[in-house]
Amino acid sequence: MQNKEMAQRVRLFIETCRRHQLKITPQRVGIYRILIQSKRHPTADLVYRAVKKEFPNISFDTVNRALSTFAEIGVVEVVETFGGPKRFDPDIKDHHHLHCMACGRIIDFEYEGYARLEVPKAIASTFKVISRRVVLKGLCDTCSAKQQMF
Amino acid sequence: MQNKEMAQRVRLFIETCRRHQLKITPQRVGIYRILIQSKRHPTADLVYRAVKKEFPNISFDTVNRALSTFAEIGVVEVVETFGGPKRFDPDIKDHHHLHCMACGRIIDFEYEGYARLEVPKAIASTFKVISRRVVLKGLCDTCSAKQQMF
DNA sequence: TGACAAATAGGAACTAATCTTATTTAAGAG
DNA sequence: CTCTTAAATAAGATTAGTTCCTATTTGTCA
Ligand SMILES: [Mn+2]
Ligand SMILES: [Mn+2]
Ligand SMILES: [Zn+2]
Ligand SMILES: [Zn+2]
Repeated sequence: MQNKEMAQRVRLFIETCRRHQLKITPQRVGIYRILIQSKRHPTADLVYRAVKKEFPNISFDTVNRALSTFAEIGVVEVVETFGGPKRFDPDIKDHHHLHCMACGRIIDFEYEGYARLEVPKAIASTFKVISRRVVLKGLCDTCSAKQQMF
Repeated sequence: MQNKEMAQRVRLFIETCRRHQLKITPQRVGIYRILIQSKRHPTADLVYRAVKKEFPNISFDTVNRALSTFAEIGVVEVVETFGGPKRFDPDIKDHHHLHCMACGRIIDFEYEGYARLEVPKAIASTFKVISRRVVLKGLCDTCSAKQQMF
């Protein structure tokens, strides 16, 4: 990510925190900066270990609570998983996910074909849809290559 | 569910167990019967509590291990969640899910409009897709009614 | 600069999932 | 039907993930 884009996202993040009367602490900013540089939908523990390099005394709880708070105010998202620890996504734009069932990677993709994933009328009338996503399960390139070998 | 359909599904389940050289134990059959009667994508603990009525000595571990085994041989599915305990789905036919963010309900729906949720070419060439699902997040009727009150 | 509510660090507590081991049992052979 | 054996079970211990508790620190605003 460009330095410039990064700064811009952090600025927006700080703005959103203020709107929600959240204090701008160095820990929160550090955590957010780590997260927006991540590409793998990391767990709280992974974020913790990364941010610990910059803040050696930070506690796991601070990281985990910050991530939950960020999800509440909508600057990050908790991603769908099939068990295991929660995973976080700094990309809150509409996009879709591939889940590799062998290595657990979650790969982003966008596709105009799904652009207006319409909600069936029968459902739209009883369920208030807030977000929509296509979740594909399967095997990533590396993992399906490994399987071929046997 | 009709008694007849139930019996048919259990028969199929037993057949699949045999194909995988799994022993047909009363516990496994009991667990499977409970699960196919469930409509709420239950957790292992919920299945445990229900099956305990029929098998008072059954252990949680037996239930949990059985459910994992069932998922491995493909007679049930682990459902996508946003944290919390694993939840299981006895319906392995293609279908989609609504997740209520307030009460946690997961509601099934089918929609021909998604029937051929095509996989973008760029992805199909690097990722081997095994299953596809639309996941909608939002509020169910009861929960959005509750919100209106404030 | 001072007051105060909010946030943090550190550890305890809790919940979910998995592992260990002694005992029981399903299933196939005879 | 009986015997043998590997697989499955029950019960409890252990581990992993998350949340809670409390004393201390810190960001914010007057
Ligand atoms: Mn993503
Ligand atoms: Mn379902
Ligand atoms: Zn993979
Ligand atoms: Zn609801």
